Amino acid sequence: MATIHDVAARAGVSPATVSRFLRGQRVRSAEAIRAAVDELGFQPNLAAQSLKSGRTRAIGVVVPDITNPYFAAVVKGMESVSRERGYRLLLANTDESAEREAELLAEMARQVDGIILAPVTEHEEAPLELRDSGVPVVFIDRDLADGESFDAVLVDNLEGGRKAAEHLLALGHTRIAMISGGQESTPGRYRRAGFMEVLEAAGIEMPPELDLIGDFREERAYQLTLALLSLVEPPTAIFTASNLTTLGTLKALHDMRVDIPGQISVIGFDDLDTGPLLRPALTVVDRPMVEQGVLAMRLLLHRFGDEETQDLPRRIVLGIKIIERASTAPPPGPHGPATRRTGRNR
Amino acid sequence: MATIHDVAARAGVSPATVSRFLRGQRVRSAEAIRAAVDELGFQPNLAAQSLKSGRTRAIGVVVPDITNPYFAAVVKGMESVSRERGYRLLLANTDESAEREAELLAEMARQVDGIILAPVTEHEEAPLELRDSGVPVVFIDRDLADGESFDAVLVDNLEGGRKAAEHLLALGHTRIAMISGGQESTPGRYRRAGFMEVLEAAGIEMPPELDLIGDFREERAYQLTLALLSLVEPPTAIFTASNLTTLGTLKALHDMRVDIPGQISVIGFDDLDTGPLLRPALTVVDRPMVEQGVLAMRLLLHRFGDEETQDLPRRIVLGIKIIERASTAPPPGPHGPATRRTGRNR
DNA sequence: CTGAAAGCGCTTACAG
DNA sequence: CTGAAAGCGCTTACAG
Repeated sequence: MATIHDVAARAGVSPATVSRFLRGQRVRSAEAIRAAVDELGFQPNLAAQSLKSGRTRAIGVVVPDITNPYFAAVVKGMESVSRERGYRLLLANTDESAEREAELLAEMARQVDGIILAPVTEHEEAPLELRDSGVPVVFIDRDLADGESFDAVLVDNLEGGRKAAEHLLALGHTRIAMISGGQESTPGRYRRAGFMEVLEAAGIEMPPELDLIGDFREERAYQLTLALLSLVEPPTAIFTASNLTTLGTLKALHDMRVDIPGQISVIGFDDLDTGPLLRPALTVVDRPMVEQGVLAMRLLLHRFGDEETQDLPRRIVLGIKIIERASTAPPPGPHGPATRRTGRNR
Repeated sequence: MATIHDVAARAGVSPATVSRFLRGQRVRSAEAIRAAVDELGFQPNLAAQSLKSGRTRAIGVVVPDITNPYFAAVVKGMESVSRERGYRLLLANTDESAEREAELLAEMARQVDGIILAPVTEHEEAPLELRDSGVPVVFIDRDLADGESFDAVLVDNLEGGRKAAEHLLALGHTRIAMISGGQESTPGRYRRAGFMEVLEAAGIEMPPELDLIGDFREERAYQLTLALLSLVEPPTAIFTASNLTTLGTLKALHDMRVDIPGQISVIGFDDLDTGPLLRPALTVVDRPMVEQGVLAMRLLLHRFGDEETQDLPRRIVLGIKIIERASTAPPPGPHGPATRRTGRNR
């Protein structure tokens, strides 16, 4: 591998001059150096650059599960921005383990210029230590309990929960269940809080047997849905608080041959690839995904002064919308499914 | 940040001794050094280590699209192995662009100890140059035209194509379409070749209007499916050669109100999260995903001597199986859908 | 087992 | 604008 010394020798200048040329400074022998670089196929040694400069040009990205389509999309957005700006992306998966997350962050602190993190819970020490060590951190999707002091890209989970509740109320449901995500995470709490808020304002209280706390995973949602079905009086609608939760619930309803939305309406949080293909097509609360990743990376680079964008807010909260498809409908009447159902369930 | 010198001073030894201790050699002052490391929270500077050793302890992973559930799963497998072994994972996305891929590989060659690559086409120069530069490369999912000389983890695409054809033949189909992936990629070619081979052996020729070449993406599959439907004599079965292809075809059939499998049977390649939830549930050719990633990473580390595993073959080809669900059934008879249909399409 | 020293490939104040 | 020199934080033959 050619070094800067080889280039210097060939171009008849000193290594310092080559270095200056490479950093974009004006030098007299620019042409000769350019030629030498090309002929030798010179590429700077990143380890040497980073040892000298103290900067790694690498960004750590820590997510709970890259196979979750939401995080895959977010990472895609991050990758496109980081590559464009000449940063490398170090990917790490925590498998929803706070312990692994803490280890990863401690390791990464020395190896990257900044970190984008979707924390497992909102009660964590690791990110605080990170901040103390001076590594910029941007949160995505999830926040810390005292999150106000960190940069973050989030969606309006509270509003998402509210809209789901409003949608079900408008259809006439009163016996409504929710399968929430873990309450120690921001999306888990806020989606539930928004949902409850609207129900309560409408004078509907959600009894404990309908207010179920899951973990954002499919298996638990499956089990909880079976529990809902075994109630003396099952709900007429379920709000599932994440894409995997929705899958678990749909599988349970499917296995138990429950008619959606004839017997039970379902509204999910996060669209699925196959959302429009399901029968009935799935009604969901939808949010930007790739865009969140793009913004998070830009926010982080902004901290380094590598992003020209002026006045990016330190916390970005994106809007959320409902996609009404066919899995929600008015509740069944006393003598069976509401007649409106057939019309909606094409 | 504490350096090895700080630790040495505190422990009353030389930096060389600290370095030896950290590398696992026996030293007299082990206890004092351990204490100093803990007290100072010392972590070695990777840039310095890598500058000195010439090794980066980083692996480059280059995939066409991280939001494709197949690649997300593969990357998850890779990440778990690399973290376990103390390697960092650098993720890059090519967006199916051979040009971007070439750039990425050239950059990475200097920055990583090895690369795992899902190449965009089988006719590429970049990986060959990589090999010349001495960086170990392992292919995953896709191969080069002269691939025999590279390590690789693949699935038996030929067999996958064959099994899909056998399944459709066994159901009685004779007018059968396939929407292939790009023929410049190994999976695109082999899946098609296996499929055609079995049809031909059965005396069925696939006319050009049923032998459609897509690009593994959803949009093109959607358009090609519409074309199939506009034929004077549409097929009674379609084999879609990838997960996204399947989505495009299902959406087209759905939009055109085609009854699956009453009018047309569909068998896909790669299962979908929602495969069992679709109505009808989707019949697919299924293959290991996370496991492919795990094996690819182990294969690569093996090249470094970092993986104890003995005798890992240089090329691993994993088996493939069919998951029979409800989207395939016998073709409709002259007077409408086959009667068997109702029974299968629960 | 241990330490002094050289060197990995860059960058950058310093002096010219 | 340019070059000589020091130094980023490690590792490792070399000598003891």
